[in-house]
Amino acid sequence: MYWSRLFIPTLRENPAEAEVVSHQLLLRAGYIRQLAAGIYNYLFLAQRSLLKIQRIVREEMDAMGAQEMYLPALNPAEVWQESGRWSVMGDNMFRLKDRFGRDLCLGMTHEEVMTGIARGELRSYKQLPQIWYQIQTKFRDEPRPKSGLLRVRQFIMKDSYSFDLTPEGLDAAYQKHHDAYCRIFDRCGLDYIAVEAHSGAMGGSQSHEFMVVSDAGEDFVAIGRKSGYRANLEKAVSRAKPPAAPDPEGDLHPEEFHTPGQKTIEDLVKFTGLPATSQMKSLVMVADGKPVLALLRGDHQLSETKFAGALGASDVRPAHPAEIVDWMGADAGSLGPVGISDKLRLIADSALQGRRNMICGANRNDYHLKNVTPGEDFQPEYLDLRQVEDGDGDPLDPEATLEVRKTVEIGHIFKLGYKYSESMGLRVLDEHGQEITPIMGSYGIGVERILTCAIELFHDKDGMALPVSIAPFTLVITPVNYADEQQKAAAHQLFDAAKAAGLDALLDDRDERPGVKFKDADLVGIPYRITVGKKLAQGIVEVVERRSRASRDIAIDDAVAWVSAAASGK
RNA sequence: CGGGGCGUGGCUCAGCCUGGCUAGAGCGCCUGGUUCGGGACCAGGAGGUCGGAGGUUCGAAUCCUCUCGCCCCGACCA
Repeated sequence: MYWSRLFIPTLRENPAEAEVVSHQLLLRAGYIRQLAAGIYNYLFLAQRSLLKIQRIVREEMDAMGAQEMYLPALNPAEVWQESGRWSVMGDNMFRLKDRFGRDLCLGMTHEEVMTGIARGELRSYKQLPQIWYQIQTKFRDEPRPKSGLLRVRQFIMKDSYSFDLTPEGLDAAYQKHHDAYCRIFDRCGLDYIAVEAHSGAMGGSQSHEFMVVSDAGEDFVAIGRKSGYRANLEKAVSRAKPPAAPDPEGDLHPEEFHTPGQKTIEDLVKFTGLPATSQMKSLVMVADGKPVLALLRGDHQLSETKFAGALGASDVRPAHPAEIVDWMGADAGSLGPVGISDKLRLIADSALQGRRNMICGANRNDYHLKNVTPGEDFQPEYLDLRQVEDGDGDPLDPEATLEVRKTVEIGHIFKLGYKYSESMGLRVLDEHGQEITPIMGSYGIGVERILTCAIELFHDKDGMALPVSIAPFTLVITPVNYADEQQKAAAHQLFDAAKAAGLDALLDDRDERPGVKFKDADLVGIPYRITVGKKLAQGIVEVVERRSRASRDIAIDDAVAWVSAAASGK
């Protein structure tokens, strides 16, 4: 294609609304324009790149035997009411009414519709297993769209659904997806990790998220570099860092002391001169309506997900100030576990087990206790409650530590179990003529997020440095001066050769100064550039690799072959 | 939903506090010319309901009220 004929509206300056790098570059390089918050026009370059990504996804899904379908984005309420998610989804779902007042919504995902198809058509065990997928636009009424294409209200998702007779069958489908996802992300040139994830409201037994480490992300993941440990922070476990100061020896008894105005752990550290690890943090929580006192080491944070999971509670919240006074007899800031076990259930994070003579609130405003020993002065249940922190011990390797990193989720695979097949009444007959409920899995990939993460991962001050597999073009041919007849002829010769070699090539035939053309090529992120310039007289052109900036002089007749080889090697 | 910020040519922004001429700059765009290896130069030119509505005033981009939109932090996030 000829650059002069294309619509590639590059910007010299960063638009003010963009904060994260991928957002800035997508706008500057002319890939996207915003239509509304979380809703974007995908212009020519973005569409080209997204189509390449979708093609890779499609090839790998087809290779594993999955069948592509195309399903309605507009769904009747009934389907979602049947699974119960019409109400569960709340404000996250776009809803509308048709002219007769019937409720409709825009699909956020397609478990219901897929299960509906299966229920209507699958009759016999002989038809299973099945894996069905779609690559389509999904809608989600995000409370806060942000970061360009990272969190949006309309996006393209590949999602697939597996139907199996047995849990073993589901395991196989799950594994197939795991492997296919690795191939997809490898082919897209991403550095990613697969982590164990919390199944969340989807239910189900097992789940992995595919994550790209990036500061633009929103999810935290704990990573053990040596051991290979990988887990979503909601699920991650660790060995706590050792206390910063040894516990006082001896069989001491709790002793009240006056602590006027000392409310936070930080206050107490200063006031007592003892580190946060010697303090005990007391959090009054309400789990399914019942009061619970959660105890943590002073430097640790409560993981509400773990807390809810440990108690088997579905609704968890911090207590209101009035409830705290009512139950504890003091305000937050002077709370502790001693003498209140008849009123609240006491649970303590496992890092407190075996500790002695610590400091905690006295349940009397402006007083604290010292010499409090868990297991002696109060009897808690020990559970894993704390959020893993960067630098905590790796649970798989006593020598190693964990890193906690921000990540972007690009894929998620779930063992759904029987949730949808059961609630929607999907059954087939087994070989004995008995009705049996198939077991399901669901598997998603965020298509735009692959592009976004690639940009986050591969960019420099001049622009994107996209992997060949997903770049909108593989090669740009840049005559320094297109008005020069020799250069023009040579550029066209190269362009024809590139086309003949099957390369996705672009000819920058614009009447622009070379600097402009170089800057634009760098910004847009085309992996290879052939510059036709002053050395043409010697039959030489220059080949530049965008990612490394490496450039080399090559005889004009060899240039395309060189790029071809280099590009296919990536 | 709570907190903060911002809306002025296509883009980045100044002007607003302290109201007063035809509302400015840089970049981009158009025309002509000179240029041509990392976002050129000269000359000329087009382009703006100052987000919207209402109000105060002789007079509003500027002050007041309401409203819409966008961005960021938090809450939320199969």
